[in-house]
Amino acid sequence: MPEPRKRGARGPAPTNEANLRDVAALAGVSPATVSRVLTGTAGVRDETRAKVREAAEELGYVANGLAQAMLGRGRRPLALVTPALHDAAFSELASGAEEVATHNGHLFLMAFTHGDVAREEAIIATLREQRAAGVVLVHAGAPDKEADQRIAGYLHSLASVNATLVLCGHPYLPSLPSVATVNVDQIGGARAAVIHLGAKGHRRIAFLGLTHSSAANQRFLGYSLGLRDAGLTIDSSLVVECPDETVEAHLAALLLLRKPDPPTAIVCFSDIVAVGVYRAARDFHVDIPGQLAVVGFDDSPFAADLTPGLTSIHAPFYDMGARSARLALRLTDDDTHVDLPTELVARDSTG
Amino acid sequence: MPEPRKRGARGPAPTNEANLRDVAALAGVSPATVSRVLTGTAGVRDETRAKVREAAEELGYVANGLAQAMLGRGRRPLALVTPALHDAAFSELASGAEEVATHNGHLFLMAFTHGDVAREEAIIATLREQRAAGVVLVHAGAPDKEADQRIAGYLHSLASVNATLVLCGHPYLPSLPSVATVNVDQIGGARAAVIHLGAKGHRRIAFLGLTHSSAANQRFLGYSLGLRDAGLTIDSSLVVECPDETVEAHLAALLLLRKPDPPTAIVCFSDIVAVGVYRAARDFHVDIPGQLAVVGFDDSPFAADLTPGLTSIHAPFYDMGARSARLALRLTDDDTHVDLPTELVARDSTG
DNA sequence: TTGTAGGCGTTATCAT
DNA sequence: ATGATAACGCCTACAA
Repeated sequence: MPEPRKRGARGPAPTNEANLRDVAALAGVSPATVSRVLTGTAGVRDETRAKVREAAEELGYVANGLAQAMLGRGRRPLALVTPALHDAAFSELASGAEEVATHNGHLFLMAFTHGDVAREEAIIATLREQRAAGVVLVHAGAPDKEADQRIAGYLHSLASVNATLVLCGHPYLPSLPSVATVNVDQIGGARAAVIHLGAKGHRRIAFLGLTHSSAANQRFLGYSLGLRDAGLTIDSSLVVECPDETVEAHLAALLLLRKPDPPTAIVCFSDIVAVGVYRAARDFHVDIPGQLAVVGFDDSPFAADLTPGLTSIHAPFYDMGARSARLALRLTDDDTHVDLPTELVARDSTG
Repeated sequence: MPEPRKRGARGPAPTNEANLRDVAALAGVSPATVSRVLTGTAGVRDETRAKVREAAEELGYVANGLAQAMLGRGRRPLALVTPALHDAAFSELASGAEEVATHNGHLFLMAFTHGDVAREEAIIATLREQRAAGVVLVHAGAPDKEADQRIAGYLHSLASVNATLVLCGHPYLPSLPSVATVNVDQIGGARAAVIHLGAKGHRRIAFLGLTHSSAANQRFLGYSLGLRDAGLTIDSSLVVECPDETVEAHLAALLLLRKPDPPTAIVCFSDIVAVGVYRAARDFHVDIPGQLAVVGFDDSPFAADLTPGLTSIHAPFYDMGARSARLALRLTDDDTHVDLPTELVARDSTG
């Protein structure tokens, strides 16, 4: 008579890895005791403890973190969602976030949107399913109604699985006061750049780079305010938009320098853009800073080593990442709307 | 008569999030049916399907990815373990790995060792518990017996939970033929650098930078081979070790240039080191390339924009990350020992 | 100090 | 086409 098919042959196939029960069987104790030994809960007799340890060792037992996570035990991961990593600033930001996550026993997830909204949404959905503890979103899109609504959607959907959303590099969002924001004072930085140039006597100060992303909006606003401070007005012919890439910035800068009445100074969206300006200046044998002053943004590691050294706005990106992570993981009660200071680092490109 | 305490009041507190049963209850069907609708398995009547969808929507139901993962369903994450992110090369590598992971529906985990062995071990242990699908390890330590044993240990422990280990930036490991390795031809790159310099008539060619990491070993070996190719021999006074940081490289380069019989060319471990050499040359008013030729490694984005443009060894780091990820996720049957080509990019720093 | 017995949320099998 | 149910690996309230 064939043995009747084991009654409980349903559900998923069992894995081949050793589990708690296997360890218990080998040690001759109950699974509960093994659990107690491994988690360090309650009192277990030393002798028993040793037996269990030995059995676990022998079987090469590894606790299944997924099962633990499902029980609410185990730490949920922190996720950083960012356009890309093509910039030293993002790397530092990521480093800061990773440090906080790892140091507190969380896994660190990373995902790139490449500026694609659909991708961003897909990522958030996945993170929701995976029950991330928190999401740090470096949102780079244009800050319009639509974007605000999208963010509101993220906030809701993440909240529904008890995950925190932190907006990084984004200014305080009046329409969404409950979203934590961590930013650096990009407005103040760009403003300081213009004031710095104004003090050197420049009156035709251009702005080159992105103008329609969240960061760009702030930097452009700072530029405008700085002009006002310096007693100047915006000349729209001196505001040129280009992507945040050296090659494109180079082309745009050529146009700017070829104008009949070219600027004597350029405030760049980023150091990457500033490098494009350097290239254009070299093409036309325009002397920096003699005929053209240049200010970058981000104070990349290489800024000091360009010729001439690039004046740039330094911002604490590592800190920004770290503080975002702390907020996302609810490790802090600090203000949920952080604005870190930026600082102008004057070098030779502004004389 | 007080209702008897619910029998099954044990275990963890129930969560407040809607689960499959809630959806089933609201839709008036069984949990199994809900599962079928959501996973798209088997046939479900359109009417029922609609009811379920509606109920799920209304409750804001989000599948619990952890529970799915526990059943062997759902995709396990890919992890990149790397010393840090302080270098454009690592960022590219990470981008490549992330792209492959995300594109194939895997989460992308990242963790930094900061060159600390204990941390590396802790990270691997965690990844094991979390049942990562694969681990791409950028191992930066010295390649000695001890390191090989550590890696063997990782391989075993990861294999025990069915996870793949891929060594990235590491040459083929004869003692561990079963570990997949993805590398760029660092030896050939450094060798080409020396040959390039030799062809320009240089005979006193120094090496500056790390010499005891995995990458350094290869680059130094390439340097040695290149000298031989050029009919030269190693002068140990021209081999100076320093960390992979511009500040330290600057100091080390000063020593090198102050020698009574200084080198006429320096092969640097990295572009970061090369920048240190530039600084030292400026300090001493040594002309590059007139009095000193310099070659970097990695071909960082800024290399072309230094003055003079820095000759450097270009390596396909994005590709390296992507291929590592593919191997780690077992998406490919390609050779498990990949060696990608490098290329010398000649600029003004070598005349 | 240790064992017993659910139950976390999901999916697969069997039965209807 | 749908429902009932066991099972994944773990943890903990309760009983002994």
